[in-house]
Amino acid sequence: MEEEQQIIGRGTWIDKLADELLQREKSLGRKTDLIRVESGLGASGIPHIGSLGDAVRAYGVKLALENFGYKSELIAYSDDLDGLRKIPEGLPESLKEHIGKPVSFIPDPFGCHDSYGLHMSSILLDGLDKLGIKYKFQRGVDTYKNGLLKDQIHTILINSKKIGEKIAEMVGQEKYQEVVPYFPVCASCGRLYTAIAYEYLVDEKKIKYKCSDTTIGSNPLKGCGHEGIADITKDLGKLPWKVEFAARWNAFDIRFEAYGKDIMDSVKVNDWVSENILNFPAPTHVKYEMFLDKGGKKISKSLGNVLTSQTWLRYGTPKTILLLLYKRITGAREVGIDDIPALMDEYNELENIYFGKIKLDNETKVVRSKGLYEYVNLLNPPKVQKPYVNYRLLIQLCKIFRENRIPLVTKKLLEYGTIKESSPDVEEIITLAGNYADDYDIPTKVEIELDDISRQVLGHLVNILSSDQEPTDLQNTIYQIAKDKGMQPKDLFKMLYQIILASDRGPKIGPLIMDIGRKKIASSISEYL
RNA sequence: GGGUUCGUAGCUCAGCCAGGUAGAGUACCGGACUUUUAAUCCGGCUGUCCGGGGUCCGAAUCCCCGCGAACCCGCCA
Repeated sequence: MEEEQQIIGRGTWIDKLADELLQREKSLGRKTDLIRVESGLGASGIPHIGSLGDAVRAYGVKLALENFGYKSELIAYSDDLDGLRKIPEGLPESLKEHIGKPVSFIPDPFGCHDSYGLHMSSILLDGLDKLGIKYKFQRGVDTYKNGLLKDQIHTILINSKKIGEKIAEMVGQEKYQEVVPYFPVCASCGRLYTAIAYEYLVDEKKIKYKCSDTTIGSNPLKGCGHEGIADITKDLGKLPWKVEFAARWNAFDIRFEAYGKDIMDSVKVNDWVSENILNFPAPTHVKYEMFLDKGGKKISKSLGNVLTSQTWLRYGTPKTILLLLYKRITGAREVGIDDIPALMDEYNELENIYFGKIKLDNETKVVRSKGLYEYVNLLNPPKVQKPYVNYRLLIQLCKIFRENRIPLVTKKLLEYGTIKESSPDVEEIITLAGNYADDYDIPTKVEIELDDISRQVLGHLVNILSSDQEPTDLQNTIYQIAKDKGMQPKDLFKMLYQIILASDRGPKIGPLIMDIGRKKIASSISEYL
């Protein structure tokens, strides 16, 4: 092997991918004055954090291309002309009457956007905005309304027989041997999928269809019986996914698109259509695994309890999402809120490497860690390091201090010498860790059995704590009152920790009680008496 | 039926995608401190890197064959 390892760009998989893309474009001899990358975003259900991955990673490739000196642009394409196929869990049953209609023509059940589709894509775009991802938003509805794909649609339709056979051969789906690959929106009832296209009038560029009964998944969907003719250059209707990507790639001159393995077959077919029917070399691809929830099941866009970026950002910074998505692309991954503490601390570690606070003996690792840090900062890393406090430590402190949290936790951090002074950055992390502590480390009131002696001891303690006089040596006092009544101090301490922290263990009890407030503790104890 | 991913310390996992001394947290053991529980600090222990073969000076990492687990596709988009 070579003496020195060849490092491409900033040493991450993103650079390697961008390099491969450039090599390919060169060998194809295509113009590279503007390299467009695309990411798709579904608009049929609530977008989960994995849906951001498609756009975030494509944006990473765009950054890498720019880093290599090329102009690049990310198109975020919303599939909002797709029909609603089933009601996502947790959404109102009233949506049932809209099944089959394009999501852009269904009213927003939440009432805050112009349509169902726009509501869903807005959640995703909002997430991207919060991460600082820049993109050009392109709606499927506008694409078709404006006839941007009309040439590709025409070419695909006149080759529909050949395509239908190829699809059957490649992925075993036989329907396009019978059906023309175009879904008109029924002019009468406004539904896709029921309007079955059966003939393409080549000279007029029109599709003849009949709105008939069909099934979506296992659910039957009634057609209205309308017979119509749709103009592919302006009437509403769309290509099925098996050929639509290819049309888009060609029309928008897309050179890169990542995809999840669930649409692997569609991409395979589209690559073929792109190259062989549209005569447009398919974009460079990268395939990624789906994000799974902690049970190992796919996070489905159409299920309830979706882990959205908005939920994530309650507990973690935007950087943790970027880190999650940029650290690697391979591998099936289970992801959940409980990954946030590790990601918070991992980001800090990268920052320490970047600023030279941590030395690594492996030079390649240093370069790659710095590169990852730069991508997580969207190639615009800060000039100075922000103060940081270990997230897990903060969770512990936030569990103890639930009221008046920020000043009390800050005070403790100053005492520990963890920070030199309070700052908005530290306060932000305290808030995030506090949310985590409140939502995921919920103290359950422990049932404690108290015997007579325990009651006496605790009663005595309540009196001391409620007194206006500040106890001098609380730690010792507690120890003494237990001993006086013949109770094991050990048992008393355990009891107190259970009452205060819902735990068998905890920090030194005297200072802890003083920090939280002795009268507050007194009333907590009283509840058990 | 087709495909993808995963398998590393008792446990949870990182490291693998660009080969170079096998790691972290936790658990456990010991010590310091503590009139006490704990926290904290210091030190220590733990490996068939799923099995087998190949490439290589060198493999947890790359390739092939198995075994086990999970997921995706095989409606539709």
